[in-house]
Amino acid sequence: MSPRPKLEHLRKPQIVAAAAAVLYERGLFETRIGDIAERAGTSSATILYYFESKDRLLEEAVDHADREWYGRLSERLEGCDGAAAKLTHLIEETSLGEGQLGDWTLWLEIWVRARREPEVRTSYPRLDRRQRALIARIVREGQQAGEFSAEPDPDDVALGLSALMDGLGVQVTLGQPDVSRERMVRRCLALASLELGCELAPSRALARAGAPAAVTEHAPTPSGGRW
Amino acid sequence: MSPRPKLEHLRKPQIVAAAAAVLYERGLFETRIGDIAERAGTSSATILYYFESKDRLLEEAVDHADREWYGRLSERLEGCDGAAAKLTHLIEETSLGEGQLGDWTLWLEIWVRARREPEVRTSYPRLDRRQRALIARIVREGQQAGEFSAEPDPDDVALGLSALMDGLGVQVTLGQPDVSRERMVRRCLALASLELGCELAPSRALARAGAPAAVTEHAPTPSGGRW
Amino acid sequence: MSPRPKLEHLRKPQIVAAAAAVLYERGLFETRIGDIAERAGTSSATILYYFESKDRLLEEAVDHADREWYGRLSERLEGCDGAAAKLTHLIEETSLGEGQLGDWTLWLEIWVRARREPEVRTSYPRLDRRQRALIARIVREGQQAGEFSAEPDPDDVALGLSALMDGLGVQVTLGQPDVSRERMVRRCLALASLELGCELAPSRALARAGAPAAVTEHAPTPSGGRW
Amino acid sequence: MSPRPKLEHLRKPQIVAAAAAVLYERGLFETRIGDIAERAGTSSATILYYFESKDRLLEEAVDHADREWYGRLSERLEGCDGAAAKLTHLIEETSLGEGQLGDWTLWLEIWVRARREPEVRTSYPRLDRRQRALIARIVREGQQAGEFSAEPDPDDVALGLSALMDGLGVQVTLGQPDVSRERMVRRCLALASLELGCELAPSRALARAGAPAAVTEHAPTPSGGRW
DNA sequence: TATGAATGAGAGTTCATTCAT
DNA sequence: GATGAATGAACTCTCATTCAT
Repeated sequence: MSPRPKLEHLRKPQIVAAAAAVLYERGLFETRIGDIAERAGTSSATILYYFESKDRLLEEAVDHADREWYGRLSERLEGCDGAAAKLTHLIEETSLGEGQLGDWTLWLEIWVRARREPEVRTSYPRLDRRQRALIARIVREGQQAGEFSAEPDPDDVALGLSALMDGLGVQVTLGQPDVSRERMVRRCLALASLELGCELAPSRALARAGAPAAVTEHAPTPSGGRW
Repeated sequence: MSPRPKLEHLRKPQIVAAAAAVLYERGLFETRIGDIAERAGTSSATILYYFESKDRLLEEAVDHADREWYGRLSERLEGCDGAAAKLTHLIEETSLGEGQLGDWTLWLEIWVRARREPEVRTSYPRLDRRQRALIARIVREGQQAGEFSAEPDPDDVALGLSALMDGLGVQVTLGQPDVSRERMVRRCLALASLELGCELAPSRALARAGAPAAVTEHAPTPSGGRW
Repeated sequence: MSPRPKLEHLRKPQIVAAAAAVLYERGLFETRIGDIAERAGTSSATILYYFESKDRLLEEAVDHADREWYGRLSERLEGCDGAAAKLTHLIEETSLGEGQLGDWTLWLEIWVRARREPEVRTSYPRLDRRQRALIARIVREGQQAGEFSAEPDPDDVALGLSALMDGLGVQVTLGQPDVSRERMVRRCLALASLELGCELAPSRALARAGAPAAVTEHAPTPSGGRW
Repeated sequence: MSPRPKLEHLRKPQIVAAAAAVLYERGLFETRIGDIAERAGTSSATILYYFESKDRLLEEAVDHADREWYGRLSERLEGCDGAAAKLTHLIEETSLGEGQLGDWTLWLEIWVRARREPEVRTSYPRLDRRQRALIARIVREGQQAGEFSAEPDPDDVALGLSALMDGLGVQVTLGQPDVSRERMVRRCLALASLELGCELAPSRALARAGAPAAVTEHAPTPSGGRW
């Protein structure tokens, strides 16, 4: 028996949560150990006592954030009836979800980290595939139930839809004015419908925000305009 | 007039190019003024003689990189016959292109910057829309020529395809093992074909890289596995 | 004959004047060659072409400022009848004078410079004594004319009055709230009257600004309050 | 509580004292954090661990120096009998005092700082008034005891004497050859005597340093010599 | 004569990390 | 187990000055 109780299982998660929160707010670039310490109500030295380095902590923080994201998504998908309903819901939650669902901020940070740091790069695919696996499972389920066309490969559909959501999610997160969350939902539902041969309709009324702004080229490029 | 000729129009682009190169290699996070100076064959002080701050320089470097990206793409699209050929080519160049085409590294950096810094956020949409405008123009051309279905809104198609390429491009850039460049091309062509009601085939033979690796979930989530 | 006309006699004074102005505005500590160059409408390199170093320039600037100060004072003293009138006027101009008369800002800078830099220290006394010599001359004149008591040594009177004005001038310049310019005049006239045995009255109506604020100790000192 | 004892109450004063010493030696203009660190036997980083910035440290250093000055003066005044003795002593100590008493170096720095930096300007009056309050108290005491003429306002006397000492102190500190410390004492005693209607004599023999150097004008001013 | 270009030296400040307790 | 103290290393940015023209 140790003279003092092990607090590691209590302290570590607190710190990780604090780190994830700071990461979200300030970004990888601007996150200091001191900021995390302050948020966790402790000191830099304590942080480094539990985690051997800043990098190790951030790694865990990113993993934590991802689990939370995925967990929250799974949670909200419960109680849907049928694959079509599930897929519709997944798209809507991912696009419109409150909090950090529907927010690609942390994914941007993760990607940047993964691009540069070999260790993160190794662990990244694990994170990313969760969503694709989830979609693929739903597609398979729908195909077996006859809701979806049996033709397309579920992993291909998952990859496409996941990538589409990433691409649109980035635009939404960056506040691109002509990419609203509602437009994102519509685009995702439309493409999924086409691929799965099944009409996926929004489960809730979406604000129609008028016709999307025409996309025009603002600044001509040096080599531009040739065709 | 001047006792020494103005070199600003010569030196500035040199430095910007050096900055863009270092930015690409080391990332926003790890780019030091000194690195840029070394690459440009000069000193930090000289860099700051031409640019008022590191941030201002990076801003220009990012703009420069974007222009180059877009310029190179436009260049390679010349000489295509018909909208279908153009769109196919655009997808292939964007996905397979050498150098920094087909590489989302810099876009990741730009997105992260845009997410955090109001000034970049303001100028970002201008960058991003170039690609969408380009695609929309091709779609419109194809619809008028009867190559493509007249039904879908060109801007919607452009948004979807652009986002899909972004999402897939990130995976490719991060080296996700089951997302090859060829798979990216096939997914993009497939979705574009569906939307435009027209079979877009790869213009060159694509390595078939075997069956894609099965996507499986590695780490169970706390709340996972429920459905 | 030189192919170009010598502009030194034109440019140098311009630069010195610019330097003195910047010195006054920003202070010795915060004056950069670049600031002076900007004010003079030229470049740092040009400044250093005319003056071998920053220090040499500041030396001249300080001298320039002093000449101007003294010159302006002398100018305003013209046309006074009698030593008493002259002395009264001198006190009033020094205390109430507009522009940099009545402003000890530059003197503070000069003193600090003189304290630290041997070269300035050597040239400083020359500056300072001008005022004392002026006062002493007036006193002597008054004593010879019988206006003033013959007893006190004119140089002593000059030293005292000059020091008193310096001490009070500093307080006024620093904005000490209970040391108004009017109070400064009254104190100086009172002491001069006492020493010279002659009633010196303000030549113009002075705002009486109520009774001076009682001087009280704000923060007790550790060792304070003992007697 | 703490695993390591708080040293702030020990280290901070050490650093402040080091800063004050360096400030005195090198001046505001030439004081580097590194100099202070070296004097305190530590590193720049440590200095900034205890003080948030160089400016904040200098602020405290200046305050420290002032307290010390005033404290030392108060200390030396103890044990004087009667207001006249006290005032005489105060003048003598201020003028002749060893160490930084009788040295206006730091006051010059403080004044310059106060002139430029709003924060110092706010806190300055508190410093300055200590001396005036001290003098005023002595004068009041002397008037009540009948030692001094009841007529003049004690605050006026204090202001005048304090300013006179400042003005003369500056000259002494700058090494003006015809302003000796003894001459300073005599001038102050003489003016105080006149105002208070009471003969204040030096308490110790003062070197009579010969006749003061004749004050003559060295450099004619542009507009000079007119009267 | 006059100045743009360029820079070396160094400033203050930040921060992850180490260590004694 | 936990943390205050302390710091080395590195960073961005400043600025007087030199030099080629």
